[in-house]
Amino acid sequence: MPELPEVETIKRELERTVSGQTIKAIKIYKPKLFFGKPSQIIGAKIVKVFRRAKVIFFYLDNQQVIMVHLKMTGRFLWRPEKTDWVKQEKPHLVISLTKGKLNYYDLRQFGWLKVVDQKTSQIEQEKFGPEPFSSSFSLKYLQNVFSRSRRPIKIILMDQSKISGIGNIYANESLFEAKLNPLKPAKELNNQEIKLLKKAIIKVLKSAIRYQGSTASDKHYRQLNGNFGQYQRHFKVYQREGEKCYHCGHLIKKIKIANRGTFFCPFCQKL
DNA sequence: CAAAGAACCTGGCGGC
DNA sequence: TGCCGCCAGGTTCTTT
Repeated sequence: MPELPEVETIKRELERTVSGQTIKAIKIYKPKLFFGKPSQIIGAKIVKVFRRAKVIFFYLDNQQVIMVHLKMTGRFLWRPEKTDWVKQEKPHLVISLTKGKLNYYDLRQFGWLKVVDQKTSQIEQEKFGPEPFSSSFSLKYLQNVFSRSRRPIKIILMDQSKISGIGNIYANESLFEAKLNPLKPAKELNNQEIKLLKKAIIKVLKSAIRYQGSTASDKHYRQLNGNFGQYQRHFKVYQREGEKCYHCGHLIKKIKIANRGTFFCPFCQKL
């Protein structure tokens, strides 16, 4: 489910709604999703919500940090104490706060929440490659990273140790935007192509954030209030197999790369 | 050591 | 209708 734009959207909403509140209780209905002890967080106040790559960090005033990875189908829903009933699946975990409940639900149960100290959280963050909106996401950095691998560029884009936050949707969309074939070996990109790709990634991710992320056809991703994202309306290749390329009219093709569905225009994105 | 493949789960969909 | 295999916004462990 969530890649950088979806996680960033949720992070911003969390920062707005739960920041400043105190954790009153936690109910864990699916123990394997939670690493830590309730006693580490009960009574603590959330002072800041942060995102790095696809991970959300809740910084608490007791020097502990709750790290959350939504993986494919993890979802947060905020339930203020006094509002209308909103239909929802039975949550797998509920964090009771001062002004309401933060429900976590994860159909496939790949996601997790874990309590760590600040040092550990720092170490975990350092394992990720540059954030696409940071200055360390430079042409020089990308030239260096790409030059070290013959693997398809799409695989490198999705490698979180090399670049943070890009998953299957935005790898496909960014490569289309840059007119690059997803199978092209990373080290074969020239400087001009790398420049275009860098620009494409930033453009696509920014745009997706503006539309509050993508709720693709299986509709797993939701915003904190349960609403869909809207960027799926702007997909140019993802899940458009057999449809016409908006640019040239050729039919969008689907192949597999590293067992992930890969969509591209065979005319605009020649090898 | 790099790269491919399996594993972790549940549910929806198309094909027979 | 029913069963089967395939597919899904991700990582991580195991095998080649």
